[in-house]
Amino acid sequence: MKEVRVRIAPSPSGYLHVGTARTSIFNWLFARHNNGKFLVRIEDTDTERSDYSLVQPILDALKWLGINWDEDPIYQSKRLDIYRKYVDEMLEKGLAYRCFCTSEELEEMRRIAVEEKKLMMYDRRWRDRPKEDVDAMLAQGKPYAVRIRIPDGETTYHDIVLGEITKQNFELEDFIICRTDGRAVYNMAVVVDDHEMGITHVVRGNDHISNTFKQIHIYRALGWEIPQFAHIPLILRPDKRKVSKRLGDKDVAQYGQEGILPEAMFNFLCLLGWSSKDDREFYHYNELIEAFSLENVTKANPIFNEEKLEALNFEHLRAMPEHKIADLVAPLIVQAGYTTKYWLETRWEYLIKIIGLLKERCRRLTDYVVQSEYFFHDEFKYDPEGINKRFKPESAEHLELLAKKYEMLPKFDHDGTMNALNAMAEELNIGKGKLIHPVRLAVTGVTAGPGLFELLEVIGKESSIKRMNKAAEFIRKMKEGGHE
RNA sequence: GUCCCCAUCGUCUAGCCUGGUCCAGGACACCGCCCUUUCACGGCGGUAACAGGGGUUCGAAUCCCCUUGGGGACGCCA
Repeated sequence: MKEVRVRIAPSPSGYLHVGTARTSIFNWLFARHNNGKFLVRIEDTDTERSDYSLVQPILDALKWLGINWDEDPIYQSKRLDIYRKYVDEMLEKGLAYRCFCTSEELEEMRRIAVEEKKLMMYDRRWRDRPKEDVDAMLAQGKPYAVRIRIPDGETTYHDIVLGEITKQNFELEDFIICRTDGRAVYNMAVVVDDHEMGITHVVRGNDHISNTFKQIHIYRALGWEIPQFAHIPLILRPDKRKVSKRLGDKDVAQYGQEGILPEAMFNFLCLLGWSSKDDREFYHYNELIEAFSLENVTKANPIFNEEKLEALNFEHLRAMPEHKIADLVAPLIVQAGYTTKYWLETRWEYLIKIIGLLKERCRRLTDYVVQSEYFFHDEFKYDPEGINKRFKPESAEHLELLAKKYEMLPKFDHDGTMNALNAMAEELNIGKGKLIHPVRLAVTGVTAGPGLFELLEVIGKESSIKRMNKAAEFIRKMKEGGHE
């Protein structure tokens, strides 16, 4: 069997949005599953809109997702001569013809079409002109575009995901394959490249179905083998419009900035329009390569739901060893200004412990940052609501008393701190919650977080006691302030 | 408007091809309860869908037709 070769063809007119990312994922998975090749082609024939500074970010986003390619990316702008060669071939063989219509003429046709509420369709006015007319225009040096000669009849192809699709040829106009300035147009370039690159399967969004028929006509004209097509459903935004750069949809890499793991993004995007048919949803890369097939691609357009992405991210995060999370979180901690890189590197075990404590409550990498500040320094503010709820007048005394008991503790660990606190609650004949909550607020500044005693153990004796006394002082001042 | 595609819980989906095992299964979200010093995790339970109408058939989520709804394409853009 022929080696599978697929490609992704982004145009450098923006970043990589989730739609293109998902198309890349399906192509890549299909290639890897079949031990084939995955290629990248930059579609930059539109010189006005192409911006080369945007190529690298697109490639970087693919890499971030975990997608690699097997041959150097191909740039269409460097292949213009090749396209022209085939345009000429079609011209010579009479499969295409020169159209000398001016833009004004076309404008007029369009105007009339709109007026008559009809589809604008080129009227083929140059399709069968006598050779003398054409030669005369040529002799005058008149500019022309090249149009394909669409035959009569209908065209049917078998789509791997959609099945048989048929279109009447008369629904298609004799579309332009080469511009007045001699540059081939998108559909022409795509066919030539896919043919020359040996592409066996074209996997792309279903917004390309109409292009497929145009491209099939070019394949047939040139007598080339037609690849298999698979049109995958389009990812829709929550408002049901297709995702696009114009509508300001996020760059995939942006999700990385927001604490999403690439493997979670990959996993999630893969589930948008594909299912393994069992109830499984959580996959690592290799498992996806193993399980993926185009036959299981769904037909209906799915809506992108960030909540589910986050849930899946949580699962991936929890499946990840703590030292790996630490590698990813450390730079974010430094970036947040909590501490320095050096400080962290010399206290790596401490970081690992923090991650262990926070693991069950961080859905994104960024959650580790917002939830961990108090592990790195004492200068935090107390949550205002927490103050109201947990810092009672008597709490100052309690905190000081407990701090003293903690001072005496031979072993400042989970059990030690817990037993001391429980004992004190019993002595004072109060519920232990009356102590636990203020201590938590004193030590962390917030009311929610890991269990208090493992928290104390990790933060350590010195710092914990210091924070408790500081909070006691704070409460006293607050009380005085209240009396004035 | 024309053409093409699609149609199961709010969302992602399984089931549809090869009708009965489906008063439709899973996941996210939501709501309860349990666990618990908080927040989470976890456990248990719950609300929630075959778009509508016609056929075909003993029997239809599954097959056919129509309607409706949604999406996409209609460029000398890609």
